Amino acid sequence: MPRARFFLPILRDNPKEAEILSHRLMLRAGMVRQEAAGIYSWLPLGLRVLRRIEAIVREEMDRAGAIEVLMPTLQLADLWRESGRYDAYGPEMLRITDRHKRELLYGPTNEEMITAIARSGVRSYRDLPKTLYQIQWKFRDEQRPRFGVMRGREFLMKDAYSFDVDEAGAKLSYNRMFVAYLRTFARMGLTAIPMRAETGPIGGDLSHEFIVLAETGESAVYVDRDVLSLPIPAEDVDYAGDLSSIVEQWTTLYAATEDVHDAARFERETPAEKRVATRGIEVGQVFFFGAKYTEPMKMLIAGPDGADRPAQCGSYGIGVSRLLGALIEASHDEAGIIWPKSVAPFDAALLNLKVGDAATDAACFKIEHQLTAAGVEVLYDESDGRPGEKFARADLIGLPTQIIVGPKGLASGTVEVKDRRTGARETVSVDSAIGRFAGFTDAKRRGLLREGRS
RNA sequence: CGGGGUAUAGCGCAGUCUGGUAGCGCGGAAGUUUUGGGUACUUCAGGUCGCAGGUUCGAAUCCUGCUGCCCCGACCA
Repeated sequence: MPRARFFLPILRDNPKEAEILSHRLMLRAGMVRQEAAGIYSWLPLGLRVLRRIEAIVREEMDRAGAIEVLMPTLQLADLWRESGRYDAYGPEMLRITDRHKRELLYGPTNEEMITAIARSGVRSYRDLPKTLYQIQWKFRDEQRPRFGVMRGREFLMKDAYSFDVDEAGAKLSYNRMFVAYLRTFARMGLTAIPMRAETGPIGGDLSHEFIVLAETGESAVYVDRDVLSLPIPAEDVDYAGDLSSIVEQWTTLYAATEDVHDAARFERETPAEKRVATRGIEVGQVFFFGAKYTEPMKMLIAGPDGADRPAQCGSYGIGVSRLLGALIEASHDEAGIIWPKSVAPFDAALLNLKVGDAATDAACFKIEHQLTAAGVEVLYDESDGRPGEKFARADLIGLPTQIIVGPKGLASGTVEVKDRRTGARETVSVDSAIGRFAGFTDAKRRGLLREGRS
């Protein structure tokens, strides 16, 4: 993609409203544009990352056996009256009236609607378990949105809901989502740690928040250092099998947010040299809540004994748009963003240092066309500017690989390949620069681009 | 929702106190120059000064009301 054809409104200066680093970088790199407090347009570069994150989330949900649906953003108030939440939810819920004076709301979450959907299609224990999910925009009218997409009012969320006959089954569904989350975040190059979370009135131990460690996180967290190096379940993990050992492994060592932090217990269970106190960004949560909605909404399941009982449910969220911010917080340097290969908006930046020079133009043309034909997504900077600007821009938007082509190198038949993460530069032939992407597309398609876990 | 700010060109700002018809830097366009880490210079374009009302011969500037946005706190995927 020639940069001139793309839409990439890069800002040279920091916008004043952007306080935290990820927000500044997103605005500077032309990824988003604020339209109102906590509401953003997604510009092409940001949208590409959003789509790649979605793709990973979708693949891992599907792998774990969840089934995708898509529910509307607008919901009828009456649906929420069934569960009693219409009046309970408060001013965070955006309420709308249509021309017929019908009361609607912009969904902040979808337990009611998914329960209504499941209720209409599931009658017997034979139909369960089922886990349904969607990736859809939500709206929560936060009193004070901030931190860019990390805490917007409108945000893209993956929300999954499991339905089981009994609590034992629900625990299995919970574990499947738990394991899928470990894989999902790891594939994005993130170390997201499941931490004990408040379970509210339901109680029990079946709620975890997945937290990415970052100094700029919203909440203080306390973890055992050893959690950071626990193994991620492999691609061929058996979701039909017993996953409890994996969950146990990840939930035994101490890891808690400030809300539930128990300092005495932390000191008792974790040796001083392994205690890490830092801050974190919540990127996902898994939660078992039993019959909280199925009971009032009468989603009753006939069991093997013929008796009806409410389905046992859990919900599982991932803040998809928030992940953009979390990824940048976790992976950047002074020059800009450093995208993990798995979510980068383009796979490589091609920098033509001297537009108009016949040899340079020809080499760039060849590289762009051969890589594009091989399925490697290339952003080609063929602008008529100084090399310094191109380097600065390429570093800012953070594509994993830069292919730098100029007359000096071409005089000896070489170009430079720079790794954005390590900064390592190699001088190689044009063909070799192209050749090093052999197998890349296949790895990308299969979701095998893993590096940069931070 | 309490408290505090702010609104002037695409972005960042000055001008407001003391009323006289808007300016700087960056960015953009044209050109000269330069050419491997944001080159220098010249010229040009670009603004209903957030909105509404008021005071005045005259309002970015003074007064009143409203709105947007930002920051701190409480709240939150």
